[in-house]
Amino acid sequence: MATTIASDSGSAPQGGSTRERILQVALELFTEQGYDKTSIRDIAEQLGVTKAALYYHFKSKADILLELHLRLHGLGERLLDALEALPSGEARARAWPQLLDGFITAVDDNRELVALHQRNQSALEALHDSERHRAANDDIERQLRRLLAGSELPPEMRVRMVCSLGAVMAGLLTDGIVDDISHEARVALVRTSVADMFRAP
Amino acid sequence: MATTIASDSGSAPQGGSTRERILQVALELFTEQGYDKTSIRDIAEQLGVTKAALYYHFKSKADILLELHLRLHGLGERLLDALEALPSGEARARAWPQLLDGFITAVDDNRELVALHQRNQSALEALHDSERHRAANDDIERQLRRLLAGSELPPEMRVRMVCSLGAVMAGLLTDGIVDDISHEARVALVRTSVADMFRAP
DNA sequence: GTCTATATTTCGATAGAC
DNA sequence: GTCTATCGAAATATAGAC
Repeated sequence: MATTIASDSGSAPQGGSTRERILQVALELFTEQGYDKTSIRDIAEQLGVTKAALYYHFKSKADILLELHLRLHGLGERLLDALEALPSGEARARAWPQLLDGFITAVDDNRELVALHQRNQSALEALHDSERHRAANDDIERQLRRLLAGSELPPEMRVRMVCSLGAVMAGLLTDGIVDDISHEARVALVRTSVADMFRAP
Repeated sequence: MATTIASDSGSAPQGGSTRERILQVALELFTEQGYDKTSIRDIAEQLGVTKAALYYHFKSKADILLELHLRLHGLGERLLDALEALPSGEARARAWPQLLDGFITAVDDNRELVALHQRNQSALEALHDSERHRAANDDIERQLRRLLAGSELPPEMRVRMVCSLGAVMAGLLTDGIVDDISHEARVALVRTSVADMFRAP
């Protein structure tokens, strides 16, 4: 299963089907310039085709964003399933560091998609309100909130959990501050940093 | 100095000058619906005036966003000044938890503005590219990156710093998970959570 | 300062030929 | 599957009266 998108990083990517190349270019431009400031025309020109060609592969601009969104969706679902599988609040609290570790790996493996999400929060929320998306797919964030809020976990633990998620995002996606070490070393440092939030006192 | 904006939370706020009321409504709508999906007309109607009236007070839609951005700008500047005032990398590392504490207070005091920033990252970056903004005001994030990257701080410390900033954002801005305690208690929990990232082993 | 127009542009989307 | 040509909608911004 290929949740990640091959990153040729060329100006006019030739690998894969046209549909896949559209998604690849869209991912780049949506992340760089933002979804709203990227026109269908921008994508088409970067790809060397016309707008009309895009509408053969996708029925709307929002559909392109939706497709990219769904590819990331499985990431959160796996974390949720693992969390939900644990019965009691106590077990959930104990298992969290391990789940977080898997989350770090997943985010790191899908950095481009996560960055797209991070930089286009409002555009993605607008999708949820208008598209059929809600019917079939339960919103991932709402689900996580219900799970954490509904747990018998003490508030102190829930705050730590939320903070740790934000820490992972910042640690893995913020560029320009720790470029003097290898990427693997950086990921490892993120792991230990967030793990320390759940150390015994 | 009023960096925060009075939040009447009414449908048609009457407090303050028209210019201030515009900013207040814009802040709400930009955060709720996103900057790009909020039209000048939306703001005007919510305010009970016409579009043309807005153009008397602001020369463009982007100018409204810019004004809101500048109000948050001072927040990061204060953290930067405090960080820059410390000479050596060692002193900077030791002082970080205290600086972080001030950062938490500042973010909490300006939650609405920070949320606006968080949800409209791409729109704000587009501002930087086009407006005069760059000339007068050095970009706050770039400055922070240079300070941290240029420091003699070890990478392990820099990663922790970046992670802690993300943790604060998530802990203070994510709603729906810890609503069963007072806001003050929640802020206190965020403080201890991130502080634990800088505990001695 | 606020209003009623209106100018101008850009974008998303479609029709139909090839 | 891709093209040319075009439609229609919506948004920003301006002109000028009050």
